[in-house]
Amino acid sequence: MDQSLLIFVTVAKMKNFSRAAEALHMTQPAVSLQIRSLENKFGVRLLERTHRTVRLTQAGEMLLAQAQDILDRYEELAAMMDDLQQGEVGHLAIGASYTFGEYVLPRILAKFCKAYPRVSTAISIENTRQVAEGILRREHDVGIVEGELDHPELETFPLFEDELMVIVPAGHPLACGFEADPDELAAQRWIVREPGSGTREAADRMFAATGLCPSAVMELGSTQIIKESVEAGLGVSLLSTRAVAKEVRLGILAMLRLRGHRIRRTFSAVLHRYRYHIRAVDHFMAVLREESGTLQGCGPPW
Amino acid sequence: MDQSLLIFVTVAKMKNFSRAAEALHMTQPAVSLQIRSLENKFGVRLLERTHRTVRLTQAGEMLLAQAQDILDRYEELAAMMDDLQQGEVGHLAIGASYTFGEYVLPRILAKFCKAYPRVSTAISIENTRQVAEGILRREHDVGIVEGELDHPELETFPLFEDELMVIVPAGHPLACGFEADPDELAAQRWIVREPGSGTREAADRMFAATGLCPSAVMELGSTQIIKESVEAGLGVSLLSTRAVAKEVRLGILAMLRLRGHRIRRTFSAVLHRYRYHIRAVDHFMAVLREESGTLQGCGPPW
DNA sequence: CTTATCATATAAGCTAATCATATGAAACAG
DNA sequence: CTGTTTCATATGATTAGCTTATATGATAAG
Repeated sequence: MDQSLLIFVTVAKMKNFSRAAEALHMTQPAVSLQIRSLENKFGVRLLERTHRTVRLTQAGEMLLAQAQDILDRYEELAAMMDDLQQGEVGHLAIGASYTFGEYVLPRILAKFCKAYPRVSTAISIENTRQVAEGILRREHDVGIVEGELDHPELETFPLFEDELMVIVPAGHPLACGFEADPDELAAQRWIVREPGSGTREAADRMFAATGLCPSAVMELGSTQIIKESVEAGLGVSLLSTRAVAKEVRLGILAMLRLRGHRIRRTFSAVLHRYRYHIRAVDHFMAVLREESGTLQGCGPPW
Repeated sequence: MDQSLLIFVTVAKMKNFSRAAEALHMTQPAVSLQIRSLENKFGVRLLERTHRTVRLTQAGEMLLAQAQDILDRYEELAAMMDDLQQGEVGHLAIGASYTFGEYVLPRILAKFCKAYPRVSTAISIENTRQVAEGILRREHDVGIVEGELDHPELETFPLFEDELMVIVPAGHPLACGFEADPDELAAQRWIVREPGSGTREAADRMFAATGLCPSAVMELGSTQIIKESVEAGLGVSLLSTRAVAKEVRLGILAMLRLRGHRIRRTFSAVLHRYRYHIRAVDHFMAVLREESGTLQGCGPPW
């Protein structure tokens, strides 16, 4: 901050060097020197020191207006930086995987936005791989993905577990039970997500683990489309229980475990390991962790 | 000026500490220190120093915008002060006596305004006494009065001489000659200005000097009204030759010398002796003096 | 006319901020 | 592995800015 302007403005307001000095917690000669150095710098008289009062010259009047303005902007700047330092303000670019972004994030985000209304947010819903790339490219401040990422520049923070189950339409022959045998499932038409998706990866792992080799596979790029398609009887799928909670409650879809298997994965927050992040990121992470606790036990309704 | 902001902005633009230092004619460590002190002051990282390039953090972006703005305002301020220092800009409150203000000042002012278009002016037309008071009260920067003022806080600069002559209407018996005898004038109805006016003072001095004691005297508060009144045959008056030049050329009024007398007075510029005055005042005084030379010889047309 | 009082200016010495020089450390490129 | 680039750190020097002490100047009071 430019001290001399503040000193000048104070003197101009108080019309008295000594009292201005007092207000500024300095001595009167220091004020005199500062004023004079300003006058010398601009080559203009700023104050007319007549006996017992100080009067502004025309130059002084002009300087006062401008100096006030500049000092106000310093105030503003300091407030801005302080807010930012406290994480009360800023912009958070969040990259989230489909399942988390569409079915979990909204409620977490609502909490965060309520607590930090002056932090603006931008959500990108992408698959796991894209989120990781976005963070490495510094397009996102935080990411949330399924599973852990193994990259030296990325740091992952496991949040909570998610279970995936086989989804079938309400009237389906398998819909009556809680579990299904692999060979029962092999005969189904399968619907899966695109490669790069965490949900797809989970499906692939399940197929590999059980030796399942479904005859018919359809690939769709969004969880919502898959749900609608399963409802419409186009096939069965493996989805996060969180993604189909509503449909199950409504009796539109049913979910089954694969006998002898529990297909689980962990949602993790991801940060760039070396990049400086603003304080608001810490606050967001705190809200994430806090909400993870309440979501921990969320599983199938039985 | 706040050096650290300038340094930050330079680094932010160049994205390189060393080159910024070069541009600012300082060494690289000095730049590093300044940036760090800014970061400490705000408690926020401003620049991410990755190898071979410098990237702005969010705080840095915000600071950059605000700092740019503040620096621009400093520029503006410096330019303003410089203009003022050079007398190119400012405001000039001019107090002028009636005769000078109405009949001489306009052309001088035109010259001045052409030379210094960014200096604004305010003209107060008052009588000599009021001009002096206005300057003492610091309401005027410059005054122009008739005669010299004797006040310790006022400094007068004689400009040029002015002659006053007796004004009669065109058809008047005295209008045929160039001179008039005091006793011829004593019989006339006289019109004079109000007390406090330099023109009135000149008339009073003439009456005293010649022993003239006019029987009928009318007092009017403006030269223009007096001219119109003389034209209308209401009486005769004593006015500056400059105030009636047009009317004489048109043959509407005639002017006469009082035999054996030349009634002269000097127009003077007046400044407050102790008050600081802006540079534009000097320029105005220069124009005044310059124009005074060309006006010096202006007298009656014979 | 002298003295007291108030307000700013000046002088001298000290402190602390700021700078430059020299050097170190990290990250690449060849 | 070595040279180069670039920022960080350490240290001594410079200087700007502050304080204390005192002067000056203008008015008010005795």
